[in-house]
Amino acid sequence: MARKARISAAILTTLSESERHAWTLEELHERFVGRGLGCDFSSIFRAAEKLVADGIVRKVILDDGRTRLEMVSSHHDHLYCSSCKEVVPIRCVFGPNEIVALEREAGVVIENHHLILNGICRDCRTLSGSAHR
Amino acid sequence: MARKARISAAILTTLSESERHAWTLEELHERFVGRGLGCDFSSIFRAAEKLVADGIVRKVILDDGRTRLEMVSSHHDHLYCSSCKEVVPIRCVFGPNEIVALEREAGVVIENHHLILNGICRDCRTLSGSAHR
DNA sequence: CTAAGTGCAAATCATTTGCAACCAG
DNA sequence: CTGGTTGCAAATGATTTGCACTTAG
Repeated sequence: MARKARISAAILTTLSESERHAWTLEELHERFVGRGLGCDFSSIFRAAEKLVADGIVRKVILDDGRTRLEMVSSHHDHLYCSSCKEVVPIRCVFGPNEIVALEREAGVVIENHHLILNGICRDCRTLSGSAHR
Repeated sequence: MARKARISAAILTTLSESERHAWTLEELHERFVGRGLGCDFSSIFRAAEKLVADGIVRKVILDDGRTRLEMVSSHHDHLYCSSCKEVVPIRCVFGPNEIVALEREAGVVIENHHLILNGICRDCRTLSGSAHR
């Protein structure tokens, strides 16, 4: 590369080291600006596109229709917490067996899947008092 | 009501009687205009909002980020065909048992879920020659 | 008459692109 | 130099809203 890709680096750092699991571009932008790393939204957009193309980062689309980014790692699904609005990774319960069974039943070919859960995350559930089970 | 809601009626007719399962507002608009039922896009938008609020119709957001409408009926999931771009309903394989198990495992509360499948629908698979199983 | 339904135009929100400036190799 | 990276402005695409008009009840 012919110039240090500081924005790409900032995105990767944020995605992999922050408390939040999945970030919208807007959230990333706010964070960077808030931390003095001024940058344009479009630069974040382009850096993100590149990271996605390079297979380092993945786009996630949940029920609010906005695009979020997360690190590509083992496949997992997502819980969108209606209380704190955070996206929490959830172990994927859909193994090859279930996939094949569903393919046969429906007569389709499944290339990939994504289970979106809407509910309350562990933290919010605990805070709300209804406590641990 | 103080006036016949012809657009709402047209939407319901289309959603429940057409070959396609889930419709974007744009697709509905094109269909209506194509059939001489001229109407404004915003009217479709508002009629749709109303139908959703009334619990008659549901919004579905798949990985292309656009909003689609479908009739509210028994819960089911969706396969988005990468070949013909149609949305096909798939029986939900997530029963109460699986939900509860997942809630316990992750310590969360699941209010609802939506499994999005990306792949090839039955028709396209058949057409492509690779045939039935 | 009255309010829901509609059309039209314009605002909004998120995303995407054109283009010139910039800079490490 | 050179090409990847960035900023700025503007285009795009989908969705949403303001407002006036229309019409069934």
